[in-house]
Amino acid sequence: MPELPEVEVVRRGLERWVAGRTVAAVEVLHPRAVRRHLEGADHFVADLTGATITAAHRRGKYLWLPLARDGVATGRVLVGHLGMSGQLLVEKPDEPREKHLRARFTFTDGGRELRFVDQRTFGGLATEDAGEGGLPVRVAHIAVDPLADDFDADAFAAALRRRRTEVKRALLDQTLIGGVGNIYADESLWRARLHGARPTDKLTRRQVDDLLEGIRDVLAESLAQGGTSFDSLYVDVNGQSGYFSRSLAVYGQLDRPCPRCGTPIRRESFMNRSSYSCPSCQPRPRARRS
DNA sequence: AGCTACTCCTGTCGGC
DNA sequence: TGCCGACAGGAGTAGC
Repeated sequence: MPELPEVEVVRRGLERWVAGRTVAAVEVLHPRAVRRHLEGADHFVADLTGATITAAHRRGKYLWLPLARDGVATGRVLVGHLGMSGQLLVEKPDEPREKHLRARFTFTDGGRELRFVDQRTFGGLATEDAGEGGLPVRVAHIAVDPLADDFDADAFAAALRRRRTEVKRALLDQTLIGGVGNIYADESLWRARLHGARPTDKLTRRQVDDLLEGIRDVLAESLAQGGTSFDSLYVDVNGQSGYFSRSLAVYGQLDRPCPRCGTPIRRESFMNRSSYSCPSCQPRPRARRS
């Protein structure tokens, strides 16, 4: 559920509240939380106990925290993905346990603990070797996200137009562009006045540039407001919600007027989820001839 | 190889 | 009330 801005908000919280601290103990309360750690929960716990978290990184919707022992990097990293409903919370040890608490980390300084809470258990944690340039292997397939310094707009435009699929599918493909999910895909398509079913190989370079500008703007604006949250599921490490939901033009705005032209926003089913768009600004493409 | 559909979960909401 | 289906911000994977 959380997309790039929401995950970046969490990363900043981890950097501020967790980096530099040494893990005293780890408790895994639900096996699914570490299901992608193939060596098992005990190995996961042993890998982290006594390790110092040195930083907090993000690519797309993945987070990873490098580990050190005795001041020396171990070459291992803690990788996390929030999935649809995951939260990483920094809380006082005496706070009551959340209903969906899946793992908790205490620290040698006796201060606030780190909790992984995840209602739907689509998210997860694992440790692994830091790969090339410190990038974990399980994150390596994720494309550089559009807010990163090394994002290559020309390469993105070329790769997008090489695809033979619909533009919204492409935006949700994390190997093509990192960090965009259902909300920000719809919002950026609206900004670029494109219907999500437009074929990628028919987009002009100008349209791709408009789309990219829409993506960058909407992600940056959302991040500046602390991300989007409709309810208490999407929060920073202190449990606080962002405010960008007030600024959404189309997502979740069925029958409300398009902020640009006033036409009521429509909802369509797409890839088994909802897509919102303006029928006037974003006309559906004619069926592709095969 | 590239693309699509399915699947993993829990909770909430609206209709009957 | 309660039961049932639809839906929720993701992504790995099997299969075509």
